[in-house]
Amino acid sequence: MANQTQREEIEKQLSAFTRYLRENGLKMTRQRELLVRTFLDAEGHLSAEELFELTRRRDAKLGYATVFRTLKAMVECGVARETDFSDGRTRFEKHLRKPDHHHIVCQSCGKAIEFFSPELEELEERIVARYHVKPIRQKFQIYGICEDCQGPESKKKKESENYDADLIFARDALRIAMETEQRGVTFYTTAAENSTHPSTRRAFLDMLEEEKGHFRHLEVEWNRLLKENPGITDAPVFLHFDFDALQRIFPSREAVLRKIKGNLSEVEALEMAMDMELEAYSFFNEYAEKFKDTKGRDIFLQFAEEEQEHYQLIKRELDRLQESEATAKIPKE
Amino acid sequence: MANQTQREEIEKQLSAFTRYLRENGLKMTRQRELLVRTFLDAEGHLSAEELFELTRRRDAKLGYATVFRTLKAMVECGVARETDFSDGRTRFEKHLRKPDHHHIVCQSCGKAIEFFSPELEELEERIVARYHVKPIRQKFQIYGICEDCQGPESKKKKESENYDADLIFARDALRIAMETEQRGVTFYTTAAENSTHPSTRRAFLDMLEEEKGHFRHLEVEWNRLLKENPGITDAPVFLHFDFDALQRIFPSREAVLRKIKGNLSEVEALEMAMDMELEAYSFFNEYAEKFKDTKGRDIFLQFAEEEQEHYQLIKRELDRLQESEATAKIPKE
DNA sequence: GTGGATGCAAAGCTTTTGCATGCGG
DNA sequence: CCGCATGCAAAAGCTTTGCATCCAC
Repeated sequence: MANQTQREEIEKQLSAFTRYLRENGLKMTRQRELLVRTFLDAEGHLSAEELFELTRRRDAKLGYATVFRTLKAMVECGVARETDFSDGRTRFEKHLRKPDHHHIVCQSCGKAIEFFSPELEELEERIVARYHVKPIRQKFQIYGICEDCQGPESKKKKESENYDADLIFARDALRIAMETEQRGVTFYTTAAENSTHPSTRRAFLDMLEEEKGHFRHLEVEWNRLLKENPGITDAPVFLHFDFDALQRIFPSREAVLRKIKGNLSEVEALEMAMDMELEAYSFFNEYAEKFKDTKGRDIFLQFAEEEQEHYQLIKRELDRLQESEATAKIPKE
Repeated sequence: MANQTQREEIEKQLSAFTRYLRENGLKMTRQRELLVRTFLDAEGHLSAEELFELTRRRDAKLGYATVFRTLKAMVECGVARETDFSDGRTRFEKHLRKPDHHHIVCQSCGKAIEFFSPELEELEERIVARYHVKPIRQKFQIYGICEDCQGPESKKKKESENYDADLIFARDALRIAMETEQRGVTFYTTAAENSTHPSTRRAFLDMLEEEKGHFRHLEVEWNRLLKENPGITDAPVFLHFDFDALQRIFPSREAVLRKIKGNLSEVEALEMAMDMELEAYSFFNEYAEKFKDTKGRDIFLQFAEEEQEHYQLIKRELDRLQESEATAKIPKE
């Protein structure tokens, strides 16, 4: 099943490679195709030598130099990406629709864990701006000892299935979305509990239902994902998310609500909720942009949009309220 | 002037090297001393070849292999640190009391800008914990085009003087401290303005004076630093600081204060200020720990301590208040 | 048929190693 | 004096290049 999309992906990448060759007056050869196919079929981070060995099984006459020359072309056209694990050899990884990611390299077994962190992208942007440097590429590498190598007695996880990067991504994004909605639910529950004005309370309860609805919807998707891909929960986390960021958007406001209890006017309470939704909107919007042109970007943009809809809902409630106040005040018109 | 401390530093590093040799049954030789001295005298990030060339001027018979062997020892005993700018050769830099830092490498001129970012350290800690990896070392490298290389017409800054790393650090830390106090001043000004209870207002005004006093004190230090080291403002920023973190501690609370105006009870207002000071304390305390055993750590620990003193001041005011309320309520005792 | 591609071997790089000799503790 | 250190040269490991031949367009 994943094999099907994988095969499609290979053909797509291969045609990108062919196009690149044509556009540069270069030629497609049997060796080049074999190398690209072998590369895309293989797992992990290959060195030139590894790719040479693998491809040699399919063509015993293949030359070492051809591997290097082809890899160079593959990098240039974006089919492969260079990485460097400081072990004296350059490694190459597939350059799919995955966003720019980073690596944790195990110094014991040499394997690399990939991770993506939008915060790191953001940090890089800030640093680069500060020093007025035009960035080309960046890499963050953590060298250490991976879980499996730390203790041989530690539970050896069986090699988890190789899931599509998109699936892993969807899983991680869903988890983040659910976590966010969960916090929204908690916030509006508290807000409703602490509202003395019946109308504000109503508005908060409405929002609560909204969030709960979203949460249930995400839960359904989550369960579907798990059902269709049992064991996907065991695949390593790819998208590293800073849950503290959510903490800053929701619970700090929740604490404020708790503290001031019924002292908030209806309008002020709605404004606070609006603020929050707007902040959540900006957060996920900016977050999405970190993913450049990957599927992850779309997921988070959609998510941001939902937050904006919440914002609109509250705004409408606020407008309605202010209008009715206005008519109440100036009934002479 | 800086030459004096620099010379002292060299002797200190050299004796560390000698101690390392002795403790491992190795020998100090003329070549090794010459290499270490040359290395410590030189600027920037040297390759083995560059160190070889430099040292060869002082000893024409020096062998290439000795350079590599000595560099290995220097790295092992912590006098030098390996870096890798992906240009095919290993580079070495002095390992002074500077905290672990990262590099922006210019792909045009090859020069490297050093920067330190506690947020990055924190991010690393979180990522490593998430994947259950035992970290050994990490590196974050940004490749790009530096300001000077972007446009030849752009203002070419004359090679700024080489200041001691500690001085640069002090400058950056002072700037952060001043910025923090500045925000404290703004916060307490708003707080005082929006306090209806005269006693709370008094407490906030007292805190305001505290913060102002600190700020003036820092200003004096800042001016002294500038006077003693004219031109130090031109030296590149070393400590990258996230001013958003301050934003999260101060102005968000300020906005809340503004919004709820006089609705806050005396006790609640003081509690909010306490919260804030406590948060600032934790922030700088945790921040300090990122610097391991450098001078920067001490600077920020001291800073955290001051925040804690503020906390104590407010707490005392709160205790006094609650006690007087208690006596007012239960005068039968 | 022609210009780029291939395979082989040789060379280029940085870094390491072997070994006879030198010298520090 | 013992044993590590040095200098030289050779080798090792990864990558690139030169060149005669080959093959894709």
